[in-house]
Amino acid sequence: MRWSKLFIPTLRENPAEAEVPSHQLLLRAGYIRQLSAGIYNYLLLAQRSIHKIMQITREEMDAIGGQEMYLPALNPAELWQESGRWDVMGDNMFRLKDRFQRDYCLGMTHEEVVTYIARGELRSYKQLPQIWYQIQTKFRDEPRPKSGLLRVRQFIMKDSYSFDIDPAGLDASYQKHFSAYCKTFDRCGLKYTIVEAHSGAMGGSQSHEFMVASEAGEDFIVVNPKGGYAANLEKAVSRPAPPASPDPDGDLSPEEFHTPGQKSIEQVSAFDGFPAASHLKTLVMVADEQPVLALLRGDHQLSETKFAEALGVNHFRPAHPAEIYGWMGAEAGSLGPAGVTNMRIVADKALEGRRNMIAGANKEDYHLRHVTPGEDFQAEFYDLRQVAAGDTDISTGEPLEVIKAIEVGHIFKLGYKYSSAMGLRVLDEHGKEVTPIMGSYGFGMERILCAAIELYHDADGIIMPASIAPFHVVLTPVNSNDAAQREAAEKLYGECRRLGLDALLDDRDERPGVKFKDADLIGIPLRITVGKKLAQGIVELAIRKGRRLLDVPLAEAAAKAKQLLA
RNA sequence: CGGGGCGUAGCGCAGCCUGGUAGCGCACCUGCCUUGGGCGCAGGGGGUCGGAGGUUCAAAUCCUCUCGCCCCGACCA
Repeated sequence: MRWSKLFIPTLRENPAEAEVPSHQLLLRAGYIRQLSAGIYNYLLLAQRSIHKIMQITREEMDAIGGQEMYLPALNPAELWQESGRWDVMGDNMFRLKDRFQRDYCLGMTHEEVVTYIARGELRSYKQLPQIWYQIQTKFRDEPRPKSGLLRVRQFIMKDSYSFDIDPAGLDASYQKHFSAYCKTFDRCGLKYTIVEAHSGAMGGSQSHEFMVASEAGEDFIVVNPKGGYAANLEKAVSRPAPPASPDPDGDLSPEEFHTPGQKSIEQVSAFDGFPAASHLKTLVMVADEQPVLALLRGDHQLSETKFAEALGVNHFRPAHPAEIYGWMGAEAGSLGPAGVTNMRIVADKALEGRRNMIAGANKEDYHLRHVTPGEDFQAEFYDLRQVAAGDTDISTGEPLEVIKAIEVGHIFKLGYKYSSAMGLRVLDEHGKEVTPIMGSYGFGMERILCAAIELYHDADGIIMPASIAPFHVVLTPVNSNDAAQREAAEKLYGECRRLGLDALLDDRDERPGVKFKDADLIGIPLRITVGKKLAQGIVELAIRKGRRLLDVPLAEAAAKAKQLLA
């Protein structure tokens, strides 16, 4: 394509609203423009990159027997009421009414739709397994769209669904997706970590996320850098670092001491001279309308996911100050478990075996020393603690790291949630009716694009992996008034295209600096500069990644470019 | 939904506190010039100051309401 005819609105300056690198660069490089919060126009460059990601996706999905479909974004409410998600999804789902006041929604995913199709048509185990996929626009009314294309309200997702006759079949479908995802992300040039994940509101058992380490990410993952363990922070387990100082020995009884104005663990710890780990953190939660006391070591954080899982509840919240006072007789800051009998008490396992700790006295401005779990209060012990840097691997004892990451893909075993709720049955080989088991696997096109940019950029712009770059190579005549340079660039352009490269001819009447800056900014992997060395039959091949320069004979330049891109 | 910030030319911003001519840089248009890293000179076009209401002789500026966007948190397949 000829640059002079294209709409590539690059910006010299960073738009003020953009914070993360991928957002700044997508705007500056003219890939996207915003329409509304979390809603973007994908201009030529973004569209071309996304098409390439889609193509790779199709190839890898087709390779595992996936069948591409196109399903409606506009869904009738009944479908979602059947699965129960009409209510579960709450405000995250875009809802609308048609002219007859019937309820509809814009699909967030398509479990309901594929299950609807399946139950109407699948009759026999002989038709299984099936893997159906779609690459389509999905809608989520995010409470806070942010970070450019990373968290948006409308996005393009590849979603696939598997139907198998039994769990062994699901294992196979899951494994196929696992490897197809690896191939897809590899081909898109991403560096990623696969972590065990929490399956969340989707239900189901096994689940993995594909995470790209990035400061722009919104998830935290726990990894053993030596390899092996990797998990989403929500689900990660670890051996906690030992308490900073040993517990006092002896069978001591709780003893009040005055702590005027000392509320937080940090304050109390500074006041009494014992490290945070020698204190008990006492949180009052309300889980399914019931008060629950959650206890942690002073330097630990509550994992909300683990807490909900341990209690088997869906909804919980911190108690309001008035509730706390009513139940505990004291305000947050002076709370402790000793003497509490009017609510369930759950304690993190790191507290098992500890002795003579410091806790609030449930009396303003007083704490208790020598509080011992199991003696001075009874509790149910669960893993409730969020893993922290400094903890160690449960199996190897090696130190773990907590890393911020972008979730680019998620696969999970759904189980029977939808097939069962929506009445999908087939006959097995004995003529008996059975419910197929399902899997669900998704990733977002935009997330891959963003993750690539987050991973690969420098002060000059994007360094796009060749496989998903909007163009492979740009032909840049240095002096647009020089007919020989123009002609040579034109000739190279034709040759590159004949070799199957996505070539861009920078035929704009611009100064060389402008052309170079733009090419760098939008991240074209290769640039062939036709300049003064043309007199010697030489052109220059500039490799965006690593900024290498090669002088090559004009006649060989296109072939060399193709070779470099392979 | 809680907290914070910002809406002035296409982009980045100043002006607002202390009311009185709407400004700067980049971009854009014309001409000349220049051609290996956002070149130079000259001329030029472009603004409901987010919107509504109010105070005032007079509002970008003060007051009230409202809409939008961004950031932090909550939330999140």
